[in-house]
Order: sequence, then structure tokens, then C-alpha cells
Amino acid sequence: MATIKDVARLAGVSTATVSAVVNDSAYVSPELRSRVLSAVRELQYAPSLAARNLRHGRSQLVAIVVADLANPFFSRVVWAAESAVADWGYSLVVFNSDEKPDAEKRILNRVRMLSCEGVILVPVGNANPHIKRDFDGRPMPMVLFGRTVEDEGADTVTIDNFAAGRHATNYLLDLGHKRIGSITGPLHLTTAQGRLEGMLEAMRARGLRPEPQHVRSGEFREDAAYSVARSLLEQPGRPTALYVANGVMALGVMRAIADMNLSCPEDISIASTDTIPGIGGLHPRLTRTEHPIVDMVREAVRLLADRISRGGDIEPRNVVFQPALVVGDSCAPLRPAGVEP
Amino acid sequence: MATIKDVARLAGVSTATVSAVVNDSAYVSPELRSRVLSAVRELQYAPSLAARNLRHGRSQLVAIVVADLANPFFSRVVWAAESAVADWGYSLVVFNSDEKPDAEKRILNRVRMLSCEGVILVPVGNANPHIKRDFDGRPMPMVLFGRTVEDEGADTVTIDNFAAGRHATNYLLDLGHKRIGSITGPLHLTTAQGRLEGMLEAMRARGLRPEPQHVRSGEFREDAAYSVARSLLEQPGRPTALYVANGVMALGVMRAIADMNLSCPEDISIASTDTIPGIGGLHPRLTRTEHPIVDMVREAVRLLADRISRGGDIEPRNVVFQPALVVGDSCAPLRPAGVEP
DNA sequence: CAGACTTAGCTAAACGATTAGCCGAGATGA
DNA sequence: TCATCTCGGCTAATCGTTTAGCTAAGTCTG
Repeated sequence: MATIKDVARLAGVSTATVSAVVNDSAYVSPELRSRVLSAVRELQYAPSLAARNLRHGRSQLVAIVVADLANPFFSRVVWAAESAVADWGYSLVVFNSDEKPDAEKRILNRVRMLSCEGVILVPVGNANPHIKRDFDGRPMPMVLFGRTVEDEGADTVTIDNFAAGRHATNYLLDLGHKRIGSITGPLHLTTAQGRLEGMLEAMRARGLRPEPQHVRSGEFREDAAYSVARSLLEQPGRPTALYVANGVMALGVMRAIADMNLSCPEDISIASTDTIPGIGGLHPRLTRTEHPIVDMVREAVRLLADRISRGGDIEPRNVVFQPALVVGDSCAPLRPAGVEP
Repeated sequence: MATIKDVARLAGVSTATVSAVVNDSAYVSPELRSRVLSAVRELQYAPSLAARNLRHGRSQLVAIVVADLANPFFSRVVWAAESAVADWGYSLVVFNSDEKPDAEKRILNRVRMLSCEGVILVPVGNANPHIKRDFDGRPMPMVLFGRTVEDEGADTVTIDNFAAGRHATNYLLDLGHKRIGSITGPLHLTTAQGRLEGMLEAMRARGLRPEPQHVRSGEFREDAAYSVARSLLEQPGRPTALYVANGVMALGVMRAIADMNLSCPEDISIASTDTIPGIGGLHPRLTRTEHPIVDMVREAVRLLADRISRGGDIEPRNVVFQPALVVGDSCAPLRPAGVEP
């Protein structure tokens, strides 16, 4: 690796001059400038970020810590984040906490060691005493994404989970369904809880209440949803419709339905929040509310960039996006006479 | 941020001693050791990676550059890579070249600036003169993943694309199909070409040859596959079965079929290589060959770690994984009398 | 007991950049 | 002519580590 000294020697100037040329930080006479530039080219000199980094505490690195990288939702988040962060001139270090609080803790320590300048965090739970924004005085710029945790001063970018649950459920109600159940995620997560509350509120507004055994929660995963769905649907008097709290869970529910020789939407209607991109050609096509992931991520990166550049203590900002209902064919009107299995 | 000097001062020792304790790199008497450790704890000292990095050219960073982060296949690769790299004590910087050669070039420069210790690369094309392993003497440890490029001395981890195409096609042939077409990716990519050649070879082995207009290639994307499939299927005399070269393309083809009011597998059988995880509950269930992604990625990381630690010039190693056929219900036996649309 | 080894721990020189502060030459003005 | 100012470019300190090499004190050995 050629260093700034090699360039300086070859160009016959001091390292300060090379630095000035490379960073455009001071006027350098055209002649020296061109000598430097050609030396740079000849040696294929690229300044060492490590050294720069050391000099002025920057690393041009931003971390993203997601709760479950195997979930396509978060894959898309990473995809969008990579692009947004690259546009801004930074690079993205990716971590997966796998819904484990201690992993998250380890990762945040690592993020600090790597001197990442900021972090976009999808927190794994509500009680995260280790998410201290300020370690030794200086705050670590942080944006919470998707989920929030209590008493945090960090910026947040979320969707209106309550609205998502309410819209999806209203759609089912409008089709005439009354016996509606829900499969949702762990209730200590704001996403799971908000969506469920939205669902309950929609029911309540029509004077309905789901039967307790028709409301289940489990991990935000395909296999978890699969087994929860089976146990829910195997009971007599199953619901005619289900609101499922995220995309991979909806897939798990679909698989359970298929394995039980039921069919969707004939035997049961499914509406969800969140989906899996690209599955529009498969049956049934999910009716769901969607999040504007790309916009959300760009907003998160914008907030982070702002917080990093402004430095000081900024009033935390909370940006909430609205979900949109996308109608597929996984929901059917309630049949006049319910045929029990 | 507390520095090693602060710790040394508080513990009343030299920085060398602190370093020795922190890194366990030399014997330190129990007394000093404990003084140092408590100072570390009190100041919440964490050594600056930037400085370490500068000192001995390490960064504990590995880059992964994928050709299309929006493709779930590569999302899974990133997922697996994050885990493998974390186990090894490194962190993963993620880049998306978006199938653009100049973006790839820019990214590889950036990787070098960040002094990543190695890179896992899914190259975008065959002619990549900028993928010079050795920049200024020292080679940049690199593992090519999935795709290969010519005349590279780097390690490679791939699947047997030829076998994948052959197996999938043989499955279709065994069902009695004779008029089989294929939708594959850009032919300058070894994945697209190998799979197509495997498909052709399977046909040839039975004395068949696809009609030229039934073999198409397009970008490895859902929408590209959608339009290619429409144009292919709208012609008279359409094939009774299609071999599709990857997962997202298969979804695109499915969507085209649905939009044309055809149905799979009744009107047309679809077999693919690669799939989208979790869609087992939707219809039809794709018949496809699968790659052992996790094993492949772990192998790639193993090779990279080995190359980084051994340092010297190592004979490049090429590891090829075998695909496995997974039968769904997207393929049906050829109906005795072909009913033309 | 003197010389030769050990050894715990210290001093100071790197690593590769940035940058405050300095210097010397040419321009300007009194 | 001399003091002052300008300004391109250089010198050297600095960022926070690691580590080669040194020192001084203790331990053997003949």
C-alpha cells in the first residue's frame, strides 16, 4: 500500500501538500498540484481510512442492527439502507441480533469499538438497559427503526401499527366476517402489540370481541406461525378469518392451511400486515397492509446523517409512516351459512 | 472516550502494561493486572479499533459485495455471511453492485480504502479487468461466490450449474414433456450459461432440442422474467414446460402465467433452480433444485479466513456444491392430447 | 562474590494521515 | 530602503495503539 509519504517523495513535495491536494483543503499551485496528482495515479495511492479515522474520530461507517436478518422484511431494510448510506458516502456494517438481547448488547459494544459513527437499530425488546445512547459522555447517534423501546431519547422511524391492524381488520369486517382471530408476534414488541390493539379496536368499534383462544402470539417467524396456526385451527369453531401480524407469519399460516387441507380464501380468509415481495403470481395473493420501506429507511438515514453532522444534543424526532392496504384474493366474503369442518 | 493513557494514569502504570493486560500478550504481575482491570472498568475503556487497525494493518472487517441485494437469494447469502463472519470475530460490511460493473469497481476501491481484510464477491460479469487481486504487490484476499470470472486466481465457491439445469430438465422430461423452453439469466454470467447448457444437454440426451424462440434470457429479476415469459407464452405453439434459471424469475413467470389466465401446472409446468424461502404454503409449490446456501457461505468464509491468516500466495481453491432436486407441484405429467389455447 | 541470565515493566518509536504554526520570498507602502 | 503583509509550502505534533528494545533488580552459577 502506497502511503502519503511515498507520494510526497515521488512528487518532491511535503506530505502536507499531498494532503492539501487530495482533500482540496488548501490552495496549491497548479504545477505542484499536477505533480502530486500524477504521483497519486502512478502509485495508485488511496488514503488509509484507518489513519484518517484515527486522526479525527470518523470512520465513515454506519451500523445497522436488525432483529432477524432471515426475515425478508429486514432483508429489504438492509437493501434500502445500503443504498441510502452509500449515496451519503458512508458504508454499512450489518449485524443480526437474532432477537436475542445479549447478542444485541454484544453487537452494540462492537459497534462502539469499530467507532461506527451511528447506528440504525431494530431493538429486540422493550427492556434494553444497555441501549445507552451516551457512552462516556458523547452520545452515539442512533435511530430506532420499526420498533421502539421506552424512555429512549433516540430518533425513531416507525409505522402506525395500530392503523395497520385496524385497516386490515376493517377489511375483513367489511366482508362480513365476525369470528375473526389474530396471530401476532411477541407482545413485548411494539409492532406486535400495536397491530393487535388496532385489530381489537376495529372489532370493538363494531361491537365484537374475538374469542380468547382465537388470539395467539408467537415469534415473528414462519415456523412459529405455522404451529400456532395449526393449534388454533384444529380446534372446533375456528374463526372464519385471521389477521396475521407480519409477512413471514402469513406464509406460515398459509402453509398450515394447506397442510390441513383447508383452502384460503374459501375456508378461511387471511389478511396481514407486511408481505413478501414478488409473490404476486402465487395463490392466494395476500391481502395486506404494506409499509413504505424504502421511504422509511431513507428517512432513518436522513435523521442519522443529520444527527451525526449536527453533533450536539438534538431534540429526538419520531417519524411515523402510514401503512397502505393492498387487496389480493386471500379474503372472501363470509358465506351466508357457515359450513363447519 | 477513555484512552489507554487515561487507564495507565489511573492505574499508575505505563501504557505498555495496560496493553499487555488488555491483550494478554505478556505476563503482568497479579497486582498490576488487577489495578489495570479495575481502571479499565471504572473508565469503561474500550480500545480504539481505529488505532489498532492503523498499527497493524488489520481492521477486523470483511466485505461482501453482492450483485443484487434485492434478490432474496443474496439476502440469504448476506444473512449466512453475517453469522459466519461474526463467529469468526469479524464484522461484515455489505455492498450492492446492483449488477453494474462500474459500481462494482467503485465498491472494490472503497473496500480497499476501508482496509477490509478480505472480500466475498459475487461478480457482475465476466470481463472485470478491475478485479485485480493484487493491488500494489499484496494480494487482497478474495473469494468469488456463486459466479466465477475468467482468469482469476481467487478462490471460488459455486454450485454445479450444469447439473442443476440438467436435473430440473430431466424431471420435466421424465414427466413426458418434450416441448420444453427455458428462461434464463444474462448469458455472460456463468450461472445463467451453465444452467442453460445443462438444460440443453438433458434435452440432447433424449434426442430433443428446444425451439429457438422458446429459449430466452433476461436479467435475473422478477419483472424481467415477467415480460420475457409473456412474450414467450403469447406466441402460438407455446412450450408445455419451462425451466427457469432462478427463484425470482420463477416468481415472475408465475405472475405472467396468472395474468394470462393460464394455470400452472395444468397449462404449463414450471421447474426452476433456486427458490424463495417460505413460500411452501402458496400454490403452486415450486419444483426446483436448491443450493445449500448456508454451507456454501460457511465454506466461503472458511476459505477467506484461511487465506487471510496464511497470508502468502495460496493455490486458488475451487469448491463446487451439488444442487438437490426438491419436488413441489408446479409440474404435471404431459397430458396425452395437448390442448392448444 | 562477580559475572551471566531472567524478567517485570518502562520508554519511545512506529503506523499513516491531518493541521497548527512557522518560514522565507515576493509584493506593497511609507 | 526598510518594515509589513501575503501566501505557498514545509516541519512537526498529534490521534491511540502496539511492540522492539532497554533498565534495573533479582536469581543463578562457578
